[in-house]
Amino acid sequence: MAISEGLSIGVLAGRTGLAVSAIRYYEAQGLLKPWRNAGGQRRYQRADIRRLSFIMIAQQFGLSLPDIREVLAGLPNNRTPTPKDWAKIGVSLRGHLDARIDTLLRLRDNLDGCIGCGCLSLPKCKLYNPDDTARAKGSGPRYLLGDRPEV
Amino acid sequence: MAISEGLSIGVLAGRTGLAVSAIRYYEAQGLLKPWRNAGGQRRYQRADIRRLSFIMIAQQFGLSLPDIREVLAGLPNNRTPTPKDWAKIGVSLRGHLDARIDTLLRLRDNLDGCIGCGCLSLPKCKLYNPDDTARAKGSGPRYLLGDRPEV
DNA sequence: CTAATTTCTAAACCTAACTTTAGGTCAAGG
DNA sequence: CCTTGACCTAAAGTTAGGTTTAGAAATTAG
Repeated sequence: MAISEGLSIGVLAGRTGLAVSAIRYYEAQGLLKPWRNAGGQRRYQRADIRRLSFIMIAQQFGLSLPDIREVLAGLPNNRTPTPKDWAKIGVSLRGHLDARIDTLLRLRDNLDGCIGCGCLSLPKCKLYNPDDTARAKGSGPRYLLGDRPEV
Repeated sequence: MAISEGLSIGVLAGRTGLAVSAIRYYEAQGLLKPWRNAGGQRRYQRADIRRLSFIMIAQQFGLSLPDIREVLAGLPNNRTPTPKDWAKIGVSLRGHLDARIDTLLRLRDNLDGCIGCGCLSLPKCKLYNPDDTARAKGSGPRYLLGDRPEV
């Protein structure tokens, strides 16, 4: 298979460690846009290996696939991304990561206060959802209330 | 409703901000064990308010319900937990939290290295899954490989 | 006592991120 | 040419953590 013909999905899966089905799924989510060969099979650029690596890293940082699609939109689509392009969106990832770390650090401080008194009384301890976007979404109304002295 | 008769599920929901359906679900997952009144309705102790608060906090820390069930197993089941009992499992929670924070900090350091070179070559940058249990489970084989120089 | 609330169970539905299956097509090796 | 392995699509299944629905029974308010 000559380079100009691109990589098949199986080869791409082998290079990234992803399942073939996952790669097709990412395409369905708009994260990848392979072209098709004469027989209708997907063909990928080598740059897509890096793209998939990026997706895996971003997922570890807690980004959803739609989030990642947005970040990837920062790449040029008329040419193969350069290391500089990747570095640029790496910075954007760093922002997400910093936010998550801050959240957890704040949570830890509050927990330390709670451990001291053993109360777990949330309004008092201020241990309520400090915009942890990973947890906050999806599950209906969940304002955190705790004990109240009476009843 | 006299105190000795316990709290109904609706009252408990009101106190915690959780949906009635969520409380029933937690019971199905073994996180709560209410008794039943003569008519077959669930009745809860006041200590269950604190138990539910704990569950909500632990979820924000990224623990799964099975994880939380394990942590809660550290509470005495023959008597109402004291503040001291809660403080003890709060410490256990702190351990989980520390681990998650460490993971993210390590990830951030690695990312900084990657931003510098723009490579996203995972084996080289060591940006592979450092046992982030929240992400690691569930989704098939996902060892992270990156670019290889050739092909 | 009656009407309005709650609660009950079981089962279906929901989202995210995939995998699996079924049935068929394409490509490569001998 | 033929067989085997890779690939295709569409649809259904999976897990976590719940919510919604339906129909029936219990409880509460007036």
